[in-house]
Amino acid sequence: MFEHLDPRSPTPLYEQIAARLRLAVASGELRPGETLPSVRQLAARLRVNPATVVQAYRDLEGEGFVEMKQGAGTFVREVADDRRSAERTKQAVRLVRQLLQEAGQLGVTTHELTEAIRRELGAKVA
Amino acid sequence: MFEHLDPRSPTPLYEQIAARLRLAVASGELRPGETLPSVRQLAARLRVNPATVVQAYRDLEGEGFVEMKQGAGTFVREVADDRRSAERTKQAVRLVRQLLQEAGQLGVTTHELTEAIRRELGAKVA
DNA sequence: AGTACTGTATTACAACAACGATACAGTAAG
DNA sequence: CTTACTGTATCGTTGTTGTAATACAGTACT
Repeated sequence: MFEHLDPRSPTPLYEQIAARLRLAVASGELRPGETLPSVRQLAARLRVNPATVVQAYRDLEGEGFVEMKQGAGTFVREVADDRRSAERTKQAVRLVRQLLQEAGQLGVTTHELTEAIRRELGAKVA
Repeated sequence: MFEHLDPRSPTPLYEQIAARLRLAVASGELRPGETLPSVRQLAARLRVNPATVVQAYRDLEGEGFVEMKQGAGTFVREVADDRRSAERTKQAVRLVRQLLQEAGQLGVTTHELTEAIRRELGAKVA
């Protein structure tokens, strides 16, 4: 599950770890209630310091994906499907707003943007 | 033109400067051939170190917006309108791809994304 | 209780980014 | 050629971030 971790990537290790886990949780690959590997286990497997794994886990906790319980472990959060979906919608809106802001700073018009979206997403937008 | 520079913003000074100038060039507010304020002039006006302005100008140069000529000044690049437009299209595509990648990492589906786009952009996408 | 596991907190260190200071080098006009 | 302007290069300081080392504290199971 964690074969490819690149220490020389510009994106930090803890973020690489978090991204992988986040997707696993969001997609249901990791089911609610399931325990994640302990920070030490995962750290050993990735040949990385435990603190680095902790940072990844803490991020995920902040985002509501997991819950860390001292002495027990780190668990995938039990959340209703609709709340999970609502969260994804919220993220989507955030991403789109960010896109619009960056486009504005570059002088890219919304028309050029929608054109690009259409091209990249196929026929899904008109 | 540069009244509002926030030194305590998380976005660095040189980026604030670059963003403002980038928009001015992209929108045509600064015409091709026109000279930008000299690094010292602008630095003095913004109460900032010349090197900071240089960094902003260098970024813009890297993006093809301006050209720095030692001893002469910094000039808005002479580019045909269609090339300018092509450049914006390229940027748009880049932004959209980045959006898709980030969405993928968060487990946000393309459907949720297009919904968000529709909502944020008004009726422009379907 | 004891043991072996969990996460937590603190501290230190290395790398990097932002910003500034200062000296260098090219250009243009008197 | 001199002067007064341009951008360029180099370096140092400061703050932040990523990562690690180490010691601490809670939990679970025997």
